[in-house]
Amino acid sequence: MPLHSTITNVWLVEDNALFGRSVQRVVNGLDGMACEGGFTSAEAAFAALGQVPPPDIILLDVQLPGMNGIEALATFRSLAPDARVIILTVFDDPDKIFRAVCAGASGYILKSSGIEHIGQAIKQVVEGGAPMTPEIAQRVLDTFSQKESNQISIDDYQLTEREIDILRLLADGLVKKEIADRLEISAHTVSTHLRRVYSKLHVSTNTGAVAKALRERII
Amino acid sequence: MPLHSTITNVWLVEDNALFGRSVQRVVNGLDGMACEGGFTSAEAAFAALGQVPPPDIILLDVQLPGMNGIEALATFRSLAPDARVIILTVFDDPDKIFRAVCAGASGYILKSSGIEHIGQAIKQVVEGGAPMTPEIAQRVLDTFSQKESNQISIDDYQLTEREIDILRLLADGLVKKEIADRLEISAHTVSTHLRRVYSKLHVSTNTGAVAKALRERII
DNA sequence: GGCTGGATGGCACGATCGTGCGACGGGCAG
DNA sequence: CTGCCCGTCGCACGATCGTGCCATCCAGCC
Repeated sequence: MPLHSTITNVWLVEDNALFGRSVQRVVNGLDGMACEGGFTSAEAAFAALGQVPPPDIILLDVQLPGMNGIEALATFRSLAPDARVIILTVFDDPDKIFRAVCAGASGYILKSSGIEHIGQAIKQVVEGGAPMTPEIAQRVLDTFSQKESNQISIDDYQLTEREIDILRLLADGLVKKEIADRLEISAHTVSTHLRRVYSKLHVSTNTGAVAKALRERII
Repeated sequence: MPLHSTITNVWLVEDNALFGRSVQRVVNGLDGMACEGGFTSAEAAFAALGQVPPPDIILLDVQLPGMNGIEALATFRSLAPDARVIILTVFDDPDKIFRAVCAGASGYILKSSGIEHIGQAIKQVVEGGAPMTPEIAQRVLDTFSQKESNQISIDDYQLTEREIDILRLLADGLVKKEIADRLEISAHTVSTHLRRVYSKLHVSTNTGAVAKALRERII
């Protein structure tokens, strides 16, 4: 989606000065990114949040003096709700990372995976992704699938599959053009499908359709 | 982790014969893997499951003649519960893939990401991982973190009363002008409130705001 | 063969929306 | 007194949407 700013402002919270400087150098060398904050503790970053504009991305080490990274995550989330946090760690501890991710991390990078992957991960997060290794993904999925969420999906309105596809994407906040791109069809076609959805749901705006669909759990 | 067999038996369900043969060649060229089943429809694979030993891994195309890959997933899961399914698709449609993953897929590969990644993904799945792109991971996390823990939503976005009023009317299908009339204020004022709602909910359309509000039960 | 429904694509128009830029008064905390 | 938040109102611009009316293609059904 649209990047409200031309420069992605990255902060780094990392107590190892040597590694920290390397990361800063790498980030500053990337197109459209600037590492404007370097901190050696979570507390220092909290203090800074009250005084300067919040960053877009926070690279957060797990092992920190004082409050550790995972504890700090929740605080960052409330102090800078728009900032997305990427966990930075030396340990490939699925359980720890899993909890971090559940606490609101947008991804994580293993230090051992190489500094050059940091830029890639940041880009993925900026674009709405959540970079993580397959092991973490599996952990998340396991916990996820334990809570069976059976959809009731009452097919009373007789929407076609395609219409439901599009309605779903609409409810995800996409606009028609984006839906068209995603489904690799013309925006006109999306319009055609939507007008039928409107007619079947007896609404006349996309907002009304999404509201009705969500309330009646047909998507 | 489970090394009950020396050879990982892979099946491929893919209607594009050309691509299918390429994949089979690649898989058969990998150490400890054999592609012993190639099918051009889910139904054909179901039939085979009654006659030969089930595979360890099923590479499953989404776009298939007859039953599509996502529908087929559930059937595979009951016919061959030990087989792990990797979705194979040309489309990077997070929403669809997300539902596939929820339906029991162990991972997915974009065809566009290159045939050479298939072996890597299979290995990750055999080792208990769940390869997926950052976008899918994010979708999973979003849904996950909604169910987990938080019902703090109401306080968390810090919408003012007036903003909630307007959000509610929006979800009832009213357009801005109608909301303005109902509340006896100017349409400009409605716009001002809404732009703050968008910012607080991190969306950029009224549809996105309503969807988020309904899903997180803040209205 | 003909018919129907679903999915696709197109054009044009006015209506509606999102957003950047303001403004003002009232209330409340420091 | 001085901020700061909230609610109110305004304008202008481009982006997006809803809709009337159109066409083509394909699969399934009678």
